[in-house]
Amino acid sequence: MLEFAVLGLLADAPMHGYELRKRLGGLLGGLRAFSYGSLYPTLRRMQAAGWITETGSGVAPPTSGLRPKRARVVYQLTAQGKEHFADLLADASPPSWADDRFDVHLAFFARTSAEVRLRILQGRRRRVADRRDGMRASLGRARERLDRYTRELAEHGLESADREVRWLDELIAGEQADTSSEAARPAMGPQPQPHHP
Amino acid sequence: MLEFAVLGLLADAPMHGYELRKRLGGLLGGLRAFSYGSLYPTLRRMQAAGWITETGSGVAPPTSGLRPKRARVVYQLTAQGKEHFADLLADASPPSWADDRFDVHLAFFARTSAEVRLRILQGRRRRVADRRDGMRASLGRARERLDRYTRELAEHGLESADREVRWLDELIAGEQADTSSEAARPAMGPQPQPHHP
DNA sequence: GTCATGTTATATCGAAACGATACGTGAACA
DNA sequence: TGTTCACGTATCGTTTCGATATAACATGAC
Repeated sequence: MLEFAVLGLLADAPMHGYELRKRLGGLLGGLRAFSYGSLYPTLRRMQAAGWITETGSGVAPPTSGLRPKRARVVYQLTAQGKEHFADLLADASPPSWADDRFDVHLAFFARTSAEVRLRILQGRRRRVADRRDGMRASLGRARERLDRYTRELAEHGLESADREVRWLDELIAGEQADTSSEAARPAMGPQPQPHHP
Repeated sequence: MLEFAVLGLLADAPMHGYELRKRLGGLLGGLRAFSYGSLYPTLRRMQAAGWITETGSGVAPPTSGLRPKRARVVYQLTAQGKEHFADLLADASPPSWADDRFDVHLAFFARTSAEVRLRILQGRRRRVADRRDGMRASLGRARERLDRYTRELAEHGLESADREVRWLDELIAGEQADTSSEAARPAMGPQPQPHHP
C-alpha cells in the first residue's frame, strides 16, 4: 500500500523521501503514519522494479555554498511507474476493498474512473456491512456475559462499522447521482444488494 | 500485541491454536483478525520465552477410536507467563496508548487495577485528542483545495477521532464516578487536562 | 455409495510494515 | 555558547500479514 501511495504522490511531482513521508501523513487526514522503516525499503524496492528513478537534480538543499556530504535524493516516476499506477487505479478487485488499501485508493479517487469508483465503493460497503453484521450477531449472543469494558469496546466497534457503512452509502449515492445526471436517466432508489456471490 | 492477547486468553483456560484464533476474532468485537501467519510463530516465541507450554492432554479430538496423525497441541500458561501477563496488565506507560495495544488491554480491563485503568484511559484520550486536533488544523488549512473524496476521507477520519474522544470521556467519567463513590469524595467535574508535558 | 463441500486443525513462506534509533547539517534562540 | 528543533537519509531486529499446503472427518446431494 505504501507503494500505491508513493506512486500517487510522485505522480504529482518529484520528491525526496522526507517530503514523501510528511505528505503521507496528510494523505488520510492523519490516519496511518508510515514510518521511515517502511518508506526507504519501499523506495528501493520500487526503484529495483523500475517504477521510480533517482534524479540528482532537485533544488539544492539550502546550503550556502558547501554541498553536504549526503545530498537529497529526489525520486520521480518512470514510464513503467506511471503505467503501474494506472493499473492500480483501475483495479477494483476484492483486495482493493481491504482496510488498508481502500483509503489509499480513495485518496486518489479523483484520478479514478467513475466506473471503478463505484465498484470499489460497493465492494467496500459489502465488506464492512458483513463485518458489522457479524459483530452485531456475536454481540447479541454474548452481551449478557460480557464485562463492562469488553461490552463498551464491542459496542463502540459496532457503531464505528455502522457509521462507515452509512458514510459509504452517501458516497455511493453521490456517485449514482452523478452517473444518472450524466446519462439523463431517471433517478432510482438504492439497488438491493445481492449478498455473497 | 498478539502476545498480550494470547496470554489473556490462556489465562482463562488452556487452548489450542485454532481455538485461540477464533477467540481472537471476537476479542475486539471483530476488529483486528490476527492470521495464522502471526499466531503460530508467536506461540513458538512465547514457548521459547517460557511463558507457555504444550500439554499433550486436552480433550482428544473427536476421532472415533483412531488417534489422528497430528494431535492437537494444547497450550497453557506457565508461572512466568502469568507473571508476565500481570506485568502487562499493570503497564500504563505511553506505548500502552498505541492504537493496536490499547484495545487489547481494554479487553482485559476487568483484570486491571482501577488506577492503571484510569491512567491508560487518560493517556489514550490525550493521544487521540492530539491526533484529532492535528487533523482539524490541517483540514481547516487545506479544505478549499481538496477534491471531494480526499475531503470526505479527512472529514470522516476527523469525526471518528472525535467520536473516540467522546467515548473515552464517558469511560473516564465512569471510572471517576466509581472511584469517588468508593472514597466517598464529593463529585467533581472533568479536570482540565494539562497539555504536553 | 461416493463425491463435493465445509469445518476443524497445524503449519510455512516471502513480503511488508513497524518502532526505535543513528548520523549529519543547519538555523533559532537563550 | 550551547541546546534544541527542523531537515534529511538510513538501518536494525521484530512483528504481522496474506496466501497457501496438508490432512482428518462430517454432512448432505446425487
